[in-house]
Amino acid sequence: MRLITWNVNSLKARWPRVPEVLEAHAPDVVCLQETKLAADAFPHAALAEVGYSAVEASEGRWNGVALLVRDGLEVTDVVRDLPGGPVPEEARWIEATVDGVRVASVYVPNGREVVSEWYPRKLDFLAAMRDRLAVLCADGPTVVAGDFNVAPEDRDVWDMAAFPEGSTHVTAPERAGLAAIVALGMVDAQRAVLPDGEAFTWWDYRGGAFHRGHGLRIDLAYVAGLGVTSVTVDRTARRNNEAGDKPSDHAPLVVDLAR
DNA sequence: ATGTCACGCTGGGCGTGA
Repeated sequence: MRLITWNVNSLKARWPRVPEVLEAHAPDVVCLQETKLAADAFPHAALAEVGYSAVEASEGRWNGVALLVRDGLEVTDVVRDLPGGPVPEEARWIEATVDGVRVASVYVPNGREVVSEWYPRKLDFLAAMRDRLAVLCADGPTVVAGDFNVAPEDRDVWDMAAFPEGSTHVTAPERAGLAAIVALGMVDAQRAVLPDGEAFTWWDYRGGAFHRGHGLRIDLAYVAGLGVTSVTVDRTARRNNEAGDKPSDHAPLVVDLAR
């Protein structure tokens, strides 16, 4: 199974780039985040034209997650919203069984600042996710992929000095939230095939961050009950294309899994 | 260089979020 996770930063604004990525990689399933669409605006018909169906959890202006599934693969048992999660009004989680694998697309809350009211909610979300994944992993092959808004280790950050005390994405409690997922037996797919070195997936739009290599590894795929054969970051999708269609600030993570 | 995007509301600049 080939799986992609990609925070598109508006599916509507990113539309010309989405079929490009589908054609380039021919994934079986795509976990999207930040679709930023109402359910009735989701581009089901346009996706059908390029051979994909979708299930989505949509909110409107903010957030929004989806699973795109290649035609011919069975999709069952869709669950929208993270059971026990702290922000049920926000569209940050969708899971379904795709071709026999339980797949979840997640958009973890940003957290903003450690001193803000949003930070403890982010930690609560990570804890609820761990509890849900414990249930799913006990049931069969499981993948959770998305924008975790946490860099697992210092080497997943271009410069730790850019994240002084009070900054989110790098704190010990956030990283403990990821470690608790690993403690379930789930594997960080990218690190499984790239033990050393940096492998960023996000670069700020501002300041020429992409060109300067100022990135973070915050788009992650955790896997249980499946082997990982290859993981790549599609940096082409982070660049401007010939038609001038703008990129997301996140690059797609392309993950090949073996049963 | 906090230097960019994308959204809604409104009809183009501001507030919000990342």
